[in-house]
Amino acid sequence: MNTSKAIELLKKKGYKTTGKRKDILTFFDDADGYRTAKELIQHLETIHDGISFDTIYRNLHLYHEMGILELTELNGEKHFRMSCTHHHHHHFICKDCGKTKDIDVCPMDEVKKTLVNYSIEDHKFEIYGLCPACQTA
Amino acid sequence: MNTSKAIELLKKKGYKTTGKRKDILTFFDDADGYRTAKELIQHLETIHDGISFDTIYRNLHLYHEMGILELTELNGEKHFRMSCTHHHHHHFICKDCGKTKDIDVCPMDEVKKTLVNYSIEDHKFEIYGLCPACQTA
DNA sequence: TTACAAATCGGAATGATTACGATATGATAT
DNA sequence: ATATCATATCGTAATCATTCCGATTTGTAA
Repeated sequence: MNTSKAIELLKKKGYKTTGKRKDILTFFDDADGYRTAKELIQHLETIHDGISFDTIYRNLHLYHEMGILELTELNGEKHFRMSCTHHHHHHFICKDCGKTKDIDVCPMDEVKKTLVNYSIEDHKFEIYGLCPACQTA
Repeated sequence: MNTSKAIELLKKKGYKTTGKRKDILTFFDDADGYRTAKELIQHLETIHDGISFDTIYRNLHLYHEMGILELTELNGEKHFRMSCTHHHHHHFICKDCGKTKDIDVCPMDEVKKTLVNYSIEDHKFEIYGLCPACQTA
């Protein structure tokens, strides 16, 4: 997913493509990893006079529901990143910079065999640590 | 992990074994799944006149740091359960009742090969859905 | 360019968690 | 048993992320 695809999607679904909405998308497009609502607010405040919590959180939810953003909870805070729309995979997440590395291994096929009477709605497989760049820093 | 082992551990480390601490342990011992601070408070209020947030959260942190409790974040809330001290494994977690089922599959050995210059500190593999009992309810 | 639904604003409310000074209480030595 | 004292708890206020709401503004379609 990227900014222009997301804007197409907004238009197709009848949502308005406002300046703020575009700015939020380019923020995540540039981010290349997980970012918090707070980081987004700090960024938007540098280019807009006033920005409401309402605008931030409403659009984060909208984007998440539309599949534009992925969500994970770390340290009591929600973190968002641009959705990976190609093949199914998971992430290594750097605790310092939030950047991610794709992990192509997914054991769900094997796991499903052991959960015959369970209804599976979702799963999460994440690896946490420091990326090479943040280790030397 | 269970209540009596945890109490031993507390004594060995020089922590006091108070009534509240024991009650918290038996709550999780009986719970057989993930529980929130709120659920713990509600339980403790039925057997004690007044219970402070401070006591709840301080002990939850202590138990987590000591390896007595495991922690996961769901829906903006921290959830705790008795640690599984036997072999390494992961969990299916029921969204309704919080009960868990062990998942013995762990793909970390394979994953580590693809993260040669990364320092891995932790990983999470969880499956969410409804357990058989909660599906029929 | 007008009209109107949708989006945003500003700020108050909520819910989980943390912080803190005052008080109470296990554990140890007497 | 009792006194001592560090540790634990209390009660409540503060903090932090997030949600909510009435009033105002702004894309968009006609």
